[in-house]
Amino acid sequence: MPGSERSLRSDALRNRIRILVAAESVFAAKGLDASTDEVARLAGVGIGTLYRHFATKDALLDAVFAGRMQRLVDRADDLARESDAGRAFFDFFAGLLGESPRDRVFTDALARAGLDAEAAATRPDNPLHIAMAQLLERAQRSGQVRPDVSVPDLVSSMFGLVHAMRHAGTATRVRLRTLTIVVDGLRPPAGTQRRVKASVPVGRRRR
Amino acid sequence: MPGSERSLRSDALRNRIRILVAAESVFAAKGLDASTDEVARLAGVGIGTLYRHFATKDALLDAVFAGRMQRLVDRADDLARESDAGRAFFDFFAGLLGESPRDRVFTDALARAGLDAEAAATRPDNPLHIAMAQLLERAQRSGQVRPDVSVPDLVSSMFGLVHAMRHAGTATRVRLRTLTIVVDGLRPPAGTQRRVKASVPVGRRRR
Amino acid sequence: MPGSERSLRSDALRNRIRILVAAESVFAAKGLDASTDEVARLAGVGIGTLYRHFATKDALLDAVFAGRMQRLVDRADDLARESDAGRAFFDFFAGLLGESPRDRVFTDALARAGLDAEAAATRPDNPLHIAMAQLLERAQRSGQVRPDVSVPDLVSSMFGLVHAMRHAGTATRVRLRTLTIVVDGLRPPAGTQRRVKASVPVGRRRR
Amino acid sequence: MPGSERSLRSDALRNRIRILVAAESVFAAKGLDASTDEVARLAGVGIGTLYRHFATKDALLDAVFAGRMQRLVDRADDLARESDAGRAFFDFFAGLLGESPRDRVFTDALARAGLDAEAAATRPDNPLHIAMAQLLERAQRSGQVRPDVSVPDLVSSMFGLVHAMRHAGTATRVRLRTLTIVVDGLRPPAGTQRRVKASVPVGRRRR
DNA sequence: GATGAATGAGCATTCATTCAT
DNA sequence: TATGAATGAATGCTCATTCAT
Repeated sequence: MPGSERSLRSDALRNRIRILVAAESVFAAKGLDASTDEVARLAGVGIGTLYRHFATKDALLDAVFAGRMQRLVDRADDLARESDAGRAFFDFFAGLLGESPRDRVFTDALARAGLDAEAAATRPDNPLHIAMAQLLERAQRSGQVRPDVSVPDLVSSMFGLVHAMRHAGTATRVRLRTLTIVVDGLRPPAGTQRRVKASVPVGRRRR
Repeated sequence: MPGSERSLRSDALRNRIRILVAAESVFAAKGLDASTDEVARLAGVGIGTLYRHFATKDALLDAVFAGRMQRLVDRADDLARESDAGRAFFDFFAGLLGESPRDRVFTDALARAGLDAEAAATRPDNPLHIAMAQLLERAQRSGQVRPDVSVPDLVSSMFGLVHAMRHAGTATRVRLRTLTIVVDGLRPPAGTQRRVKASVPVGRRRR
Repeated sequence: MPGSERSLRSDALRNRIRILVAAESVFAAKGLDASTDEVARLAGVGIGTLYRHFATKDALLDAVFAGRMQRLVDRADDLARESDAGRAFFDFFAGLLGESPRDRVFTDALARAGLDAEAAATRPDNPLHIAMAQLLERAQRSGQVRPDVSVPDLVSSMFGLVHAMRHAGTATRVRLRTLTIVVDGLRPPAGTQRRVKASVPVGRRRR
Repeated sequence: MPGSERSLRSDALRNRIRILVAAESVFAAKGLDASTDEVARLAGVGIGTLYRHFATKDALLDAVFAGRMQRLVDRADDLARESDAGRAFFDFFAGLLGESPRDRVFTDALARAGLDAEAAATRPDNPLHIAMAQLLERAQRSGQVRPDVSVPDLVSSMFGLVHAMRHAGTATRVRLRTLTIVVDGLRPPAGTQRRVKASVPVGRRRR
């Protein structure tokens, strides 16, 4: 049962969350060079409190990034339960449309989450990699995604796409078409399309 | 006689160029946070001289970016003279493969060169826009590029692609496949492909 | 019944002692700049508890110093019971050889324990002063220590000697010879030596 | 000839000296923990200027220490030219009487100048060591200093003596007697004194 | 009494920019 | 015009001390 001793911790937890929320907002708006002071101010805590929770500005950034990545992984996992493998796969990419209207956190998170191609080779146990691998394999087996792409290619494309979204700003048309280009590029080339599809009984449920 | 005054000017010009070259090198190697002092040191001039030529670090960055963009525009213009419109178009994209293995100047240049989608709408006279428009139109008329993409879409894709290249690092396979995805995504969808191609004799006009 | 109240007190006392022990250890190892947090951690108490017992870091240091001084006074008192007055006196100094191979508490304790020459003049009731006075007087009466030194001179010499020991580090030879220099300097000058010795039967009084 | 270009340097040099003087004064008065800001303020320069001249607080301290040590070495070298070897040697020690009425710079300088006993063994080329070696050897040859002391012993004694001076404060009597104790301790033990003296013809000149 | 989370003044250091020479 | 010394606001981080639980 959460007694009196727990309440201290819940206060601390509340502060920790406020700091993380403030950090995401500040870093998104002003870039990663924004000062820790500003984060603390927005969070409504003293700078000492911020540093009690995160030993270093870098540690704070890592936490922010990790949170952002977790949300992405969660989405991938959710979509992995979708019956239509192709739809799940492309929905994942389409979701990026809404992710980053203007901020830098998401892109920098990807850049620092140990997701670069070299890290992918040495550390294939990254949660996002695993989640994307699942989406990719199923979609490839269903014949809706070209068979020659690997997870690192996907991550690289996603990374680029997210940056493109940032560049496109609020121009919805541009955002949409840029997504379309990548998505179509991921489809099997004409002539090879749907070769395997029939052999994989999917699509039992429609969401 | 133009002697002494001219020589001063040419000295100044030489310094300006040395500063720009040094700046590109330093910012590429160490990111945009590299100090102006370091740029001046590498250029072999005093920091005061740097600030005489560029009132602000930002002004220096803009100049560096502009130079980088100009090279890109030059390449686009060169390719515009190529007879095969599709080949010219895709070569332009393929050229990005080699552009930025590691440096940040190019990506940041694109990000700051007034090329974002909104700027494109209000300032359609950007040299890169014009150059890319030419490449795009010809390639679309030849049927080798899907007709529904506009220049801003292209710029956005290019921006994403360049970032993806940075993310892929030295993993050649990943770099290549990421490029392939975008390039294939720019091709006309199956069934509509090559419809117009025969009817457009390539390489008719010179700019 | 004294039960609950007594147990609180004994708990508090135990904590106080644990803090003092931890403080001596931490400050000796890392210097007086070591943080109070580290002391509390080593003592196994919360930082709040530390501050309940010692209102200020300075107060804690004073307590640590006082404890260290007390041990020195105890040694002096023990030696005062030795029959050979000269031996007792010089043993006291020789004991400093082993006191502080590396730590700073002892030297800083001496520096802050109100033992400087001016304090000695105004507060001659300092326990260490009293203890050393006894050792000195007896040794002087026995003719083994020059008659012109006073307790403040002795304290000053001791202070210097302890610092010299710290400076000498682990070089045993140097430590030993430095001690010898001071000890020989405290002996009566040649020609005056042993003048009074015979007339004073050592070890007459017990304190 | 010192032209206009040199004048810049002389300004800078003046600032450098002002910083050093201020630093010595501030650190002497408040200990080595005094802030660089305070040094800059006293020197009448901006904090940036201080850091232009000394890359680090530690570098500043080293410079202050080095200056202090140089003065000591100079005195030793001057005394080395004195005809009476014993007088020169003991004058050197007596000079310490005036060196450090209250400040910590001198003692800390000695502590950090690589003069500890271990460093002495590995780096016998320290200027102060060399200077003291000269004083010591001559004094020992003249029979006025006990033959069993080495330079490290001397440095250790000096270190202790300087600390003792700091402890003695303004009590002149105590300062004097503490010096006497060390000086007498450095003299040859009774009976061995002056043995070698006659065989060494010194004392030609009186200064 | 005990706890430890919160506080914020203070510190060393950096760097874009100015200005006297 | 070129130089580089000087400037000081800003930053990441520490730590003695307070106070709600």
